[in-house]
Amino acid sequence: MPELPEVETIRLGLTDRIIGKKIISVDFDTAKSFQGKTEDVVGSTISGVERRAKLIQIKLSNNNNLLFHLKLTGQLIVIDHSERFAGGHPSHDWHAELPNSNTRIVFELSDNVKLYFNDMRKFGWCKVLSPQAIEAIYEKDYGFEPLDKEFTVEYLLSKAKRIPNRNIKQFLMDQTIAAGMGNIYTDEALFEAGISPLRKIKDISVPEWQKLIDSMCKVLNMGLKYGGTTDSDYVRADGTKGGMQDHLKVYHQTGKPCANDCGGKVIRITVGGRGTHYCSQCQN
DNA sequence: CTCTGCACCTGAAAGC
DNA sequence: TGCTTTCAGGTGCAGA
Repeated sequence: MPELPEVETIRLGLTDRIIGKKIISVDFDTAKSFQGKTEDVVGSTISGVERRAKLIQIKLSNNNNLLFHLKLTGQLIVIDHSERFAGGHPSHDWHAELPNSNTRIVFELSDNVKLYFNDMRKFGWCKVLSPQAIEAIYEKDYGFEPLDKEFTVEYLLSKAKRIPNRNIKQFLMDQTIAAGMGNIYTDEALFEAGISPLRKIKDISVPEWQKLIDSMCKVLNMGLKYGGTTDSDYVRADGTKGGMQDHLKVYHQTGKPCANDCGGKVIRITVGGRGTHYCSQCQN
């Protein structure tokens, strides 16, 4: 599923295609996928598309919002007559006839445009929420994003203080600390910083914290520039595809020689239940 | 409070 | 080939 750069790529794709459209109808298959009342959104016009961390917020003219979390396999696909934009988990559904067995929600929009929420594993969701409810979620469950100017060494040290024995990988994956980071960009940032995913945060020096911030910004900005990571060979119907997968140095590179030419190899371990890729030679 | 591990779901890919 | 196991871009929560 998408991390910050992939979700931002979706936001950009949706922005040009659905803003100004009116929601004609909403159909969904499970209560888990669509949490809200369809009458709270039908008849309203889409006024904006925003992103924070890995969440997509579609703003409506009646002051309600559709908040999406795509989790691991969520996708948002817009079909405007013959033109199609697909983002999120890469799968054949980017091109498949829709709706299909993975379709959880169909939004019928004005001008014969359709927005599909597909999600194979059903972990993702769409909730109908007020601006205040969304603000409360951000306030409670999300910290700053690495690209925010407030994401400083002081900020990270304040978060680190109470959990000195946590390893850095899980620390950076914590959305209340580094919003928008996920498994790919965390592994890549740790490689860039030359720091082992297993390092306890109490053993990280101030210059290393700064290097971590710089590395996170570097890999996230690369992800944004390349339109995210598109594992496998999936290409969007509009001809574009994410390009970050060609620039990954450790994620899913198990067994390959270290990109730093240090003589080491990329190995895969499990940290906090997540596949973790790093060079045990030059990441310490 | 922190930490660990599993639960939530389904399918693709890798291993035997 | 075909069966079995592992893995998957993410949380959320019970129990220690």
